[in-house]
Amino acid sequence: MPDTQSSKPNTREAILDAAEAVVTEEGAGRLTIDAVVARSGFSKGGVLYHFPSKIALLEGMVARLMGTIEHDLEAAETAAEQAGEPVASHLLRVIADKRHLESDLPVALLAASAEQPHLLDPARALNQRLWERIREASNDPIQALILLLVIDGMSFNDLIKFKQFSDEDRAAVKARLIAMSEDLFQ
Amino acid sequence: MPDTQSSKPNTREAILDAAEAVVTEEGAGRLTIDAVVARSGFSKGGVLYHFPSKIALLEGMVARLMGTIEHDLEAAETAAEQAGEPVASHLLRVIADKRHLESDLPVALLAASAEQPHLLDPARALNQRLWERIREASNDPIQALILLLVIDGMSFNDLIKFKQFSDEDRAAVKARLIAMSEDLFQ
DNA sequence: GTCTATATCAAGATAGAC
DNA sequence: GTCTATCTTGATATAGAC
Repeated sequence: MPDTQSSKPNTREAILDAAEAVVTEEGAGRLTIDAVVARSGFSKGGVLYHFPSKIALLEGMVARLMGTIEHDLEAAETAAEQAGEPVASHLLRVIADKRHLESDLPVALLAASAEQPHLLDPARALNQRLWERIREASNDPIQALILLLVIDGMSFNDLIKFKQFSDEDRAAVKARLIAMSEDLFQ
Repeated sequence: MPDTQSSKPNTREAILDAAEAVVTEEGAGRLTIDAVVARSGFSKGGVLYHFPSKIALLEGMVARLMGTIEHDLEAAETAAEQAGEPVASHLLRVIADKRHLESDLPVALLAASAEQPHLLDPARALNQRLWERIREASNDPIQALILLLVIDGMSFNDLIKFKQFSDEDRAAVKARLIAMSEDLFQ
């Protein structure tokens, strides 16, 4: 997505900021264009100029979230290379990082995707690419997959507050995962 | 929930059937009272007599889904006892069973829970109870938790069509899980 | 690019007859 | 318990001025 309209891209960002604020502070169900308008300070017309529909707004939110995650992954990659450590385990660490899941933003996007299944396609693509990379870097693809699935299971449970984990459980699982990943990437 | 209004409980069920049909055939986003009205053949007033609000309807759907899952779990329990086998591994098998996740119903309820967080509480409670049981029956709680998390990860991915698994991957993971659960319940 | 004003509409919900 | 008819609201989107 080339941001060729370089005049004032900050309005777009401000609108996305407002949208995220609405979601995280008022809940996923309150994400309406009116709410974004109220919070951004812009008018309805102004908001709809940048995002002609609610779907466009949601797509913008997904795109920006994917961008930040991708950025983190690239940072982890260069860090791993500079440290001379296996890239895949650094990527795993980013995936396991709860930071991106701590807001209600992913929940909102998940909910919206029930109506607009295509909405999560960029996330699916990123996820798939990542999986391929880790799989190929491992010498035991099934073990790697299981590792990823444990992280997915934990993340999803956190996301929708399904299973509640104690800190002890978290730490113990993490330790077990590290043990499982020994010699997985060489 | 005592069904003391024994005159004609079938209308309720018919409405729930219609609601599920709407969700599975038209998608989660199309679940509106009007759609349920159209599909059930009842009038709006009739539907709203049984479920005074959309939330009430969703709660009814959750309750019924939990009921069927609970029923499956009890069946697995008695089957395990009669076969003299560990109950926990039979329960695990029910959890891993994709049957309940194959429709779009859980996706719809998940989406709705973004607006009504309490909606999934019965599911959370069932899930939690189940986890406690399996954990207590195991001689390695963390290993048991990891097992559950792999299943969760797989289920959630299937649910929202995130990672796509080949049949080979599925079979391989399953085999690995069975290996992991050896000697876990005695 | 941003604004105000307005059109449109779908959905949830109510009232009261039968 | 089920129906028809109607009310109300809140949200998406458009039109056109500035």
